[in-house]
Amino acid sequence: MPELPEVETERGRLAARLTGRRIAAVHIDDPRLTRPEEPAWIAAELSGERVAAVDRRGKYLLVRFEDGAVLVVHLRMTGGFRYAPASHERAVLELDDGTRIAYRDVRRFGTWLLLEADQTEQHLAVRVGPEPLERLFTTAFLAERLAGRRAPVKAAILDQRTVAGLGNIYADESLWHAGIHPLRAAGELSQDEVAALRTGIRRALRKGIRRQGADLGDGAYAGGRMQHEFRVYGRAAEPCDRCGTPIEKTRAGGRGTWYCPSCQV
DNA sequence: AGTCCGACCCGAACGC
DNA sequence: TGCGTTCGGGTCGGAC
Repeated sequence: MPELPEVETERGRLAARLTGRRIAAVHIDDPRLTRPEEPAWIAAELSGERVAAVDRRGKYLLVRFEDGAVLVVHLRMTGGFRYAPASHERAVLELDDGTRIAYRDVRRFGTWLLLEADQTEQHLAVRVGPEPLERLFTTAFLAERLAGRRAPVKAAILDQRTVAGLGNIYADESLWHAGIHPLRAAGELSQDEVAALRTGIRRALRKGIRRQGADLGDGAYAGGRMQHEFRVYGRAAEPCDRCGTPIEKTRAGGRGTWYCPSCQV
C-alpha cells in the first residue's frame, strides 16, 4: 500500500487541484524526501512553475510542469496528499489560487525526485514494465516475463518490470481471481493460466480503482472502499467467496500471502 | 542472471 | 499499567 488503485485515486484528486495552477511556494520539512538533493533547492526549483498535467506510471506520480521538469513522486508505504491540515506533514505546496496541499508520510519512505522529461523516461524505463490496464500488457509479454523462472509466481508479479503497480494486496487478489496458487513456480504456468493471470490482474485493479482504492484504517487513504471487498487479503480462516473453504495464510517472496487452498491450485 | 535478504521507518499489535 | 518486542510493506543494493 499504496498500489496502483490508491495511486490512481491520489492522481485524480491531485490533478483536479494542480492542473493549470502555478506553484506559489513550497515548504519541505524532511530532508529524506528529496535526498540526496537539498530540500531548499527542490523547493526553489518548483516555485513559480505552472503544472501542465499530473500523470501516473505504475506506482509513480508524475507532476509535469510547463517548462519540461517532472516531479517524480513515489508514495512508498504511507505517503499521500491531503487538502486539509494533517498529522505527519513532511511538505506543503501553496498554489497561486491560495490552495494548500500537504504531503504527509508517517513512515517517511516516500521520495520526491525532480527530473527533466527525458530523464524521467529513462528512470521509469528501467524500473517499470507495462501498464496492466493498457494494450502493451499482453499475455505474450507476461508469458515471456514468467518463462524459466523458478521463483513463486507471486514474487514474479510483484516485480514492477513484469507489470506496473501491483503490491502485496492486489497481487493476492489477482491470483485469487485467476485461480492460481501464489507459490506455484512462475515458469510452470500453462498458457491458459498466464492468460487467466493477466485477466485476474486487470480485474483486481479495475475493481480497486472503481472503489477509489483501499482504506486500511491508518488514515492514509481515506475514502477508499476496496478494503470491504477483498477476496483473500487479510482474511485468514474466513470462507472463500467462491467455494467456502477457509482462506489460508502463508509466505511468498517474504510477504504475508493469503489464498484459497481449494480454488487456487 | 536469477534469487534472497537486510536496510530504511514508525505505529500498531502483541507478550509479559 | 507500562514496558519491550515483533511485524509489515516498496524498493534498492549487496550477497549468494
